[in-house]
Amino acid sequence: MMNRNEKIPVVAVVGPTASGKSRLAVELALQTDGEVISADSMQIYKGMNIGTAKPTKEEMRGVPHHLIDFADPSQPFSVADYVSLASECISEVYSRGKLPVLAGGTGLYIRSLLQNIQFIDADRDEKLREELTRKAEREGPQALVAELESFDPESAQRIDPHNIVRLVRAIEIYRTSGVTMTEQLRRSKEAPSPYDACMIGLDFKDRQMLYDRINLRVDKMMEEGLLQEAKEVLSQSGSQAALQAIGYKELLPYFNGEYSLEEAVERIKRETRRYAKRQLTWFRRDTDVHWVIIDESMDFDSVVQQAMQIINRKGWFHE
RNA sequence: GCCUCUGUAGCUCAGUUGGUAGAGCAGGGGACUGAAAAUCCCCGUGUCGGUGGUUCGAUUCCGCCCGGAGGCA
Repeated sequence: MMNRNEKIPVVAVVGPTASGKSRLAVELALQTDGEVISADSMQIYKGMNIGTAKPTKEEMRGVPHHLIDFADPSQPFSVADYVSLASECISEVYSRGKLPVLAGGTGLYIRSLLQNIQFIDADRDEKLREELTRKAEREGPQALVAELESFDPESAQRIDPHNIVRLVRAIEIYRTSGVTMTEQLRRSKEAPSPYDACMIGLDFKDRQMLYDRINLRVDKMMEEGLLQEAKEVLSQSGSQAALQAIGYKELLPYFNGEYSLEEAVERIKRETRRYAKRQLTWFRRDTDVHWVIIDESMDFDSVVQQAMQIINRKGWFHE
């Protein structure tokens, strides 16, 4: 493989959930002598297999997969952790002469990794988060805006005044590190990216096509035993990840007798549809994504063909 | 066959004492730097079932017709 500009070549397959990213990534890896590196914030967790649509051994078709199935659902995990692990992983794969093929739907992870965002030392502070969240509940989020304004007016201006999670984080980063969010943002962009990325986006001509696939996949997950899996994961103490993950968090109220299984399944489908829409919003913003738009007449092979054409334009494999 | 109720946004429904209408859900768009499958913001014109009539003006009142629900035979 060529490396004419000293940057590491990386293929990145992005798109909404259920669009066929994993399958395409495996096929591309097979054709380019690559290995798959996941960029999915939920497939990292052990025990959450069916609900996160984690690729099975058969689906991997012998291609090595990285950053899947290694974290404990009760342990906190952050973008910073991801970028650190993934960049190390890419270097390692590349040093063995293999092409790194990123595949995943977590836009924040992909962007942070490919833009080589630098994170300063400012870890989460559970106690502070709780305290600030309580304050927002008691006095309203304006109280947090006011507090933030006292040391970082720029962030106070930028962050939506209703978005408590972001306000809390902006305050937390300053309180734990002494660096304001605004300053962190500036510093995060200082290191140039070591990657030459080829981003391939998957989308559908008709939105309904995507939604049909999502609805179908949720039904299939139920057949494959999502109920049992969710029961197990949710019973583990402090399974933070499952409480946030679609397919698990909607089943909890069902287990508690708050609504029917049918209702739970409908909610999983609806939340997945909304999530897919948010993913599209994220990737549409990235101008360097090359889209493959799938319609009824296209089979998997033609999707692969188009993707390969996009990769070949990079000129990585010449000479 | 007769009587009663009903037909308003994709769905469930509200409403206009006659001046062409609005909620929830679904859906669409956007933001995103350490929770990200999380979190947050914005977006409601539809032959008010059809057709005649009364009226300056009808989705609203009246007649007929066509759907739907219930009741009596």
